[in-house]
Amino acid sequence: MSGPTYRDVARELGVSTATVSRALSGELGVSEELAERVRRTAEALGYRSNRAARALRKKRAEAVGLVISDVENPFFASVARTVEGAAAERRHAVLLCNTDEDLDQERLYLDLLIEENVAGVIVAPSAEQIGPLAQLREQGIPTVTLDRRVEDDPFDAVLVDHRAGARELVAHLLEHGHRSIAAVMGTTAATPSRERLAGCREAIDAVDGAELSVVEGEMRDAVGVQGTFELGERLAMEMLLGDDRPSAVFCANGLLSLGVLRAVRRLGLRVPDDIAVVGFDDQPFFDLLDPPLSVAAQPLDQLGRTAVELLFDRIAHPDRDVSTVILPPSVRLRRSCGCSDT
Amino acid sequence: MSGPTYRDVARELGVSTATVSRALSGELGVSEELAERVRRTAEALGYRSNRAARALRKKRAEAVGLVISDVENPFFASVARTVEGAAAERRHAVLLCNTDEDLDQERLYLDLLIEENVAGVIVAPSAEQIGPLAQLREQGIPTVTLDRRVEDDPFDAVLVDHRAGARELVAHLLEHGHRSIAAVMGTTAATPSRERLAGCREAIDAVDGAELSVVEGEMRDAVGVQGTFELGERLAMEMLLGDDRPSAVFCANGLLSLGVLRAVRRLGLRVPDDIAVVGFDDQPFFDLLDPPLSVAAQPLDQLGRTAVELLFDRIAHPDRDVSTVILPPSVRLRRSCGCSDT
DNA sequence: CTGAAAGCGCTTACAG
DNA sequence: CTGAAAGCGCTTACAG
Repeated sequence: MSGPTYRDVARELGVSTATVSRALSGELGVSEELAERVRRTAEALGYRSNRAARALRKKRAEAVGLVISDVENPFFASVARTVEGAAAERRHAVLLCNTDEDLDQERLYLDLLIEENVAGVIVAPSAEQIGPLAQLREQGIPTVTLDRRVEDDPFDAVLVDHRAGARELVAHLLEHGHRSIAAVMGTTAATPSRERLAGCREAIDAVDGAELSVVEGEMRDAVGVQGTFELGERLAMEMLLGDDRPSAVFCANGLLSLGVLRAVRRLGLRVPDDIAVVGFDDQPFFDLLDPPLSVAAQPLDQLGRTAVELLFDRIAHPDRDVSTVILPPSVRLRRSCGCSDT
Repeated sequence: MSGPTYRDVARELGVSTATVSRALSGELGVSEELAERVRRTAEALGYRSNRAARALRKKRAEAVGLVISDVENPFFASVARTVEGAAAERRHAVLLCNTDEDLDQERLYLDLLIEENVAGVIVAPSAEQIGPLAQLREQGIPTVTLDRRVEDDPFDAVLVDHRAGARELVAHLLEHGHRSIAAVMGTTAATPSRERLAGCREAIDAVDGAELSVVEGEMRDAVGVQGTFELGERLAMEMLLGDDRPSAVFCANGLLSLGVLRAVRRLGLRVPDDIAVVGFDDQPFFDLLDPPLSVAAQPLDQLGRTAVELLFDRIAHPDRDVSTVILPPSVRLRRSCGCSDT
């Protein structure tokens, strides 16, 4: 059950464990001929390395932490997929952590990751203050922040230009003639909502007579994907049933969009005639909705890939300057905004 | 940077590291009074445990592996969420592994998990033969199989009654009067497709004059979520454009359903009048599709939760008998089958 | 290029 | 109830 170790391989060949270690880790300082014999013998004995032993000795595990709010959210699922794939290419394990945007949970997971001595962490922070993430700096653990910013940019970061995406979407609504627009937001302490709302405001402020009403709900009331849907639906019902119903609505994320659409349907309203709808985030089936949804899509694959690259680059060069990469979202106009299908 | 260890805590109190270990692991054999002082001192010094050291010593890490084909698939995302949450309650890390249903990848990940000395693994096997999973048995690593079966039931398993779900769905189509039904399948070597197809056949065989045509595509041509969509779309186009177009179609999973719906839309066909559609797997927005999709839903939460329970139970009782839990899917009739909305 | 030896931070018989 | 000591399986100065 407990397999062979370096001792066994070394004994078999009459060499030291140091040599076995060097040969197997591909370090130079071992003659190629000997190295080859070591590899062959290890293979023959069915040797498997012991990551705990290595991590203990090197004070660093071959694993990275991925701290997100919820893998069940398709946005994070895509990111997790990419991150995991890129980490696997480097034979690093990925420790999955779902915080639900809760700082206490975030802290617990970071404790765990520090106990595991991870080589690095990729995190979508729950808040913009450094908070529990300060530990990562204190421990000198390479960290990259994903989709969200931390005040004073203490970490490498890959961000999406949320503001531009939202602005573009709302500006488009204004071009369709809408002047009374609502933004359905799930408030969190994280970057995206804040920036997206700011983007809406910018677009509105650029047009005379345009008005923005904001409908906000506490994300902490909304647990999980299902909860966010329902929050969107509830907020939208409220808004659509109120006086001064807006003629168009901006949904702050993909989950909220679905909730809003459900409310619209329950009320028997037609999109885009009775109310136009646009939202942040795309999904592969959003063109199958009734009607196809116009969105600002985040560059999911690039986001995850860049995060991993930044992380491993930081691991290799602990002292290089902090770098921030900002990726543009892409607006995809379908029918829910009032355009005719393309 | 490198924090305090048991040595530091022990020195501070003038006790042995053995005592510190016992006190902090909550083992009995230490007076409550001393234990409390140890805890306080550890806390005061900012002690953090070192999981690599513990894993090396105990020959077992406090982590479990989760081996699935793709987190980006909403089915697995839900499962991953539940599994991670339940593992976190036990302070176990979850190592995420995406195999893409590829046996070579599966093998690589299992190697990694064995190197990590995980306490257990939850796996959705890529094939029904034991294949790479045999290593888990050899290593004595507690394992539970999820959603899929392995020949001869060598592991604890949580399964869904795929056959019953598919049968029920197709039987329902037959009740609506359909006699020519197509099944759109993504062939894999795994349990679900095979069982779902068998379920379709059972329903068809029970009705005179009913015919089933099977449209199959190689899953290996379809990479990822997007690929599966497209496979579904391609297969459906082929089928809908062929002679003898069926009047109803069964889609073997949620991703395929979406692809089929897209093909139907491209062809300008109306659902359910021109063609009725039902599919395996539900998603929170499937009632927002045009038209709302009738499905057999898997009990996602229960699936993940049961898997974790079985796993930890197995860890606690390595020698108990293998147990298999079969969960029923639930059929949800909406409009795509021809029913009127409920 | 190779080896002897120490040590990473824990846990666990063993002894008292 | 508590401690001294060995050892889990690696890596890495250090010496040659």
